Amino acid sequence: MNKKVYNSEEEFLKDYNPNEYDRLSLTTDILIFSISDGKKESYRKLNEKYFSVLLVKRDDYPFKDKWCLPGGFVGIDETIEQAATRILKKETNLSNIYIEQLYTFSDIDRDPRMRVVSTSYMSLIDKNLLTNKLSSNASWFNMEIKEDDKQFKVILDNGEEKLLFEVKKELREKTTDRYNYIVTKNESLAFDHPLVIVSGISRLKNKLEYTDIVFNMMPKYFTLGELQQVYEVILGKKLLDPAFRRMIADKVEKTDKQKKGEGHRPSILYKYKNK
Amino acid sequence: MNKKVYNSEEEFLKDYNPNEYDRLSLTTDILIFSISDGKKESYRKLNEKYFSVLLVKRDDYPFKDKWCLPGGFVGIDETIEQAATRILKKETNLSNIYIEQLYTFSDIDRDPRMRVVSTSYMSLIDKNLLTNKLSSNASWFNMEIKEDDKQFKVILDNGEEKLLFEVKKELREKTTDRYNYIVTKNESLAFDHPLVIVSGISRLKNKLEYTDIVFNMMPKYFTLGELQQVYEVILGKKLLDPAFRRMIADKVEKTDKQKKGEGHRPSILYKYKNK
DNA sequence: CTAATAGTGTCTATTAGACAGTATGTT
DNA sequence: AACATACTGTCTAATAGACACTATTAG
Repeated sequence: MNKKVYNSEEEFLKDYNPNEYDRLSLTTDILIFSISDGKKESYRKLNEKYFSVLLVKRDDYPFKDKWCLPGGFVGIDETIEQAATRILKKETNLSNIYIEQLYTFSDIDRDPRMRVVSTSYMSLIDKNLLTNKLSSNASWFNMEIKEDDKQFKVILDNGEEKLLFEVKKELREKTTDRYNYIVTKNESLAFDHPLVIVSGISRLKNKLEYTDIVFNMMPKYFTLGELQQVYEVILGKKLLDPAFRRMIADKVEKTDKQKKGEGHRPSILYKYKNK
Repeated sequence: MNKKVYNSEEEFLKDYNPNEYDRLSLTTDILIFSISDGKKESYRKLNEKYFSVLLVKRDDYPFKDKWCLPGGFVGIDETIEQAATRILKKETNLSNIYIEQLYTFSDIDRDPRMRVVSTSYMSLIDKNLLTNKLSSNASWFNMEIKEDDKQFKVILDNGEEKLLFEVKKELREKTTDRYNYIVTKNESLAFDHPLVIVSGISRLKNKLEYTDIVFNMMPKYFTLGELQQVYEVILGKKLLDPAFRRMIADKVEKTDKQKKGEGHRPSILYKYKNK
């Protein structure tokens, strides 16, 4: 190899051939999480809340007619986060939304067309901010999540279709809590998107405990009961009222508003406290 | 646009042109962290321990003569983790090492040659396992880290050169723990590698508290004093002995070995407990 | 004996879990 | 009145922080 000698970075760059190395396609997949309200069972009872995710139906190959996360190619002139934000805006017409990088998936055969690496993002939105209708191929799916130390079982339900998938957890090493995720059942989701979904669920569950991240999905005013419901539906377990209220106490601020007319004692509306 | 209609995924794939979309180069940068022993100040005192990182000196443009993390292009036929593992093996001749994906950096101009996206990994090694000499352009740098809620100040020292950089932390949004990191001072490190280093430091500090990750950097046998030193040097603060010992108690196992001849009471050697 | 680290006992303050109770609206 | 949720008081168990003490070695 006869290597040319350069005397400055400018000189080197002028000569540089970008095709010297393999290039590949980079996409981003975005998890859009939110909270949905269920139906009221009786005039007295609370609305059930659901933890839900936005999926779109593919109308092209590959994975034609399967559901997948909104996503797309990362342009040569945008960062991955800009691409994710652009796609989020396209789907929801929302800007200024909480978005966080999750993980970059790079299995060789994750896309049957060619080598595609995908960086996934998680975003959290308050559904009340949605004004436009969803595009015709998009739909919110409520998630029923069963997680133990061996696996995830997730049922996605948009009212018309129920999608089920299972992901096995294999401990990677004894020194940490890291797992290899392996999809063991999946008939309706495209690509490796079950993995993206469970990664997002794990990240969110985790962050609920030590951040204020939940408020990205809450409306401006909410009752502590509603907030607790949101925690419970994401964590997949019931919480004790006094402990929950102690934990949340310094994150919220009482307002002089109330939620009335529910067939039981009215509840004080709170808002997120801006420290 | 005249779109051809396909009747099966096979048919579609046969026809697919992978050059339809922009393609870019993907690299990986790998943080190799370990613990180094300092000199003994007196026959009585303990060895000081240092938290250190492996850097290599660039001998080509761009960033000729600056220090950077070991890294390289991700081949079209390997996952990013495989690429990182390959580079780690090349630098250290070690296999079967703890390695974890950190973050994917994608700023448009992070590489002056062309658009390059880089996925960073963090690995933790026990330096005692190193047998071969380092390659001539590689060097271990002890890190002196000062972190508060506004910034990181890091001094890297390999005994010959001292490199200093500073990274400002800007809270991204009030609802989380997430920061935008901005390099405010850096003369000696290439690319955006100061960002990778502080991301790794943060991740590690965090995981020290709730995982057994530290043992990836420990030798087979160690004293609790040494283990505490390692925690202290990574966390950048002193810990109270009884609290530390309570915290660590069920992660370690006493052996019948001792460390003697140190000018003070001998210390029992422990090993990591395999639950 | 001295310097230095090894290792433990224990008090206290804080936090988390559990349960039971009171409060207040709608029908 | 009955129901359903809102909200609080308090006991107990577990954990974390702090300090002081004892133990043991080489020189």
